[in-house]
Amino acid sequence: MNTTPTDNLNSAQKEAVSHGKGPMLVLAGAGSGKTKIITERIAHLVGTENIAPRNILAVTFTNKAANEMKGRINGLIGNLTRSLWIGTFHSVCLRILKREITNLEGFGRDFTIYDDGDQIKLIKQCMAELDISDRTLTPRSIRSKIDGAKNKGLGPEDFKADAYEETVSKVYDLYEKELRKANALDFSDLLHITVRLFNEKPDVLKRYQTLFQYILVDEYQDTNPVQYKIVELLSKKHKNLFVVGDDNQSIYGWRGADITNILDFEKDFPDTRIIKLERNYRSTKTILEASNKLISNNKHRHEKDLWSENVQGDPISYYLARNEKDEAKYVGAQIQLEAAKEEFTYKSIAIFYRTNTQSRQIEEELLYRSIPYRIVGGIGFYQRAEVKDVLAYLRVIANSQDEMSLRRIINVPARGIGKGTIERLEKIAAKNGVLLFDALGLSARDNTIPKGTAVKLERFYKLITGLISFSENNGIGELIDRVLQKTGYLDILEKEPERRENVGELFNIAAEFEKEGSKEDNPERDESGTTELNEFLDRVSLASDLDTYNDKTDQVALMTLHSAKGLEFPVTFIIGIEENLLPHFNSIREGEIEEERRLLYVGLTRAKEKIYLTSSSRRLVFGKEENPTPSRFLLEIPEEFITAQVHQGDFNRASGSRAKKSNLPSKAPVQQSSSNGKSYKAGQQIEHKKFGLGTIRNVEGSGDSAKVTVHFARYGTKKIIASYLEKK
DNA sequence: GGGGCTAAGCTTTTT
DNA sequence: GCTTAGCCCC
Repeated sequence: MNTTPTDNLNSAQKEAVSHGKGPMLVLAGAGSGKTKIITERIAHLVGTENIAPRNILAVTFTNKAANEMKGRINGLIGNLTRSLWIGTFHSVCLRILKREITNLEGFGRDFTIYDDGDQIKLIKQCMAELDISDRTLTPRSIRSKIDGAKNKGLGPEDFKADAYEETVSKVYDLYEKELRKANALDFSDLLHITVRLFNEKPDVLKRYQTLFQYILVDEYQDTNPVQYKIVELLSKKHKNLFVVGDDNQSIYGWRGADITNILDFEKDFPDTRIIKLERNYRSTKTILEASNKLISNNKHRHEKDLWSENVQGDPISYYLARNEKDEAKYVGAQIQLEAAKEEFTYKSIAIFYRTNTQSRQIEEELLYRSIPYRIVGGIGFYQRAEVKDVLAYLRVIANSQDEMSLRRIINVPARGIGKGTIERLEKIAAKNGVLLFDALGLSARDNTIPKGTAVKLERFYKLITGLISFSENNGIGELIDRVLQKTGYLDILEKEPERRENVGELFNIAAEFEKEGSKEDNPERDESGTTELNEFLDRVSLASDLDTYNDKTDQVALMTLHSAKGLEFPVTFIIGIEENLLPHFNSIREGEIEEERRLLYVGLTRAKEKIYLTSSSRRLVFGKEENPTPSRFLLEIPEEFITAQVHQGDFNRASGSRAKKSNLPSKAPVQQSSSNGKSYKAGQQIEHKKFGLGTIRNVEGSGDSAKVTVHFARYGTKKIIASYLEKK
């Protein structure tokens, strides 16, 4: 424990790790040892400065990062790690709220956490109740308004500028009331209510200010205003705030992240020391130089240039595919080539894309070639209907106020309680001033309910209350078993093996959780007085598919560029480098090109040795054929770092997806034959003095006088005489 | 009340 | 092209 682990650090890293008191901003470029800095610093604080682990708070961006960090720190300081506060903003706030939320009026301790889906459903319900059927106001758009407001600490009363805002305000207001009634918090509430707690209860704030002597924040560039507020409040007493980030990797602006948090850090926190980590240990020189050039097109950033002493490495490969199928084929073929090499295995390879839908074609191809793969993120395990159903039962058992979950399961499996009956139940609840769940118990004595239906309701009510008492004396695994049997859900699963497997997996997760909980005495549960079931549901609510990703099994990893942040792979593919996809259509429209550029930057800098980029000349968007052009970002990567290969062949013929080698920046394809060595074919990359790089769509005639239809990345489609074109 | 069909909307990214 | 929500018929 007393080992000084600074031997393997460079001087800038050492300076950061052993920084004393006061605020510090570490601008850590990609691959510069960011995680290492934080883990070593925590070990340093505990081991050398003798700070008690419980007085250290470390905030990460994902649960996975938190777990990884715990693992690494554990290797340095052993089981002292257990009492550190490490987690995402959401999980740390949850932990605080579990202990303290009862200090706020109207909040109960065993609250349920509503995820995105629950949120949308509740908003819809509120809109229906308020009779809002405006086409321009979708539940989604209202959700983003509400989330945005909570991220900035605004309430319903802050929307009154115009009629539109008035409507948002009404929905927001009712939505909040419904949440309180259900004893539920949404994702944003976890942060928002924590700030409210700190503002309204100074003594509570003071306790945590005193507790957290040292605060460390990873991925600081992606913090939003509430998160900033939390950090600001908590660090006010000791002022030992240590943040690490890279403004070039800020990619969560759409979720309210404010890049000025990192750009203005030294203004916000006086006497800040700044350290730049610019030496990259991950990538080849080629990859770094290409990435540097790309990102230098952004205006809003700290000046920072990564350098490396690694080898120059291979050029980046670019392939222009004929269509998505061809793109996938190319990726599959290259993976087989790479994986055949001695130095690489499947797990050293990753495929990144901008949108989740892009994984489909790739999946098909990998299946066809029997290449093992794993999709990280996307429609996750916890999103599956059967998993949500079982969890909804558990949630109702843990918190019978949770109306959203009750509505979900009241007729699953079908037990004759339909829409009409639920409406009558609502009336009973309103009339008696009780919750929907309690109305179930009153239904037998209510004359608005037909006798037969009342029996069904009574039976369901008894079922749940029976399960509630069962849960008091039994573990979660047993409870899940019991739920499946007593509710008849097992019969649904009988016929669907895939669903059965998923529920089985949930059972395993519960068993694992119980084992973990019993292994160590659990101080947290005692302090907050929560139950094991509640704790399990909390954990599950914050869990994401990304967390379970590990690189132990030999599989190719598929994920979005967003999910790729923080990871590294020897070989990476980034597909769909096209206008309207990367940069994405919506971002172009909203003028958020810089964030899109950072997204590609994140993707490029994940690679250690080899990068493959692809774009396609055809793509199905919403089931319609589009002819995308290569991304403008491609032109920002200097030609010297790229070897391009363009699919050659008839665009209209389905077969024969042969590809010929060519050099995008320099040489003409060898195979071409023409009087002057200049013949053109659809699909080819060319360059025009004024319009820049483009792709040939169509050729009429031959030789220099041919009329060529070209699609340019920046100027759209033009018809041009061949002699004005340069073959690339 | 339940099940099956059609139409509309959808996809940016996630704690 | 795929999924969900709402409608209609049994």
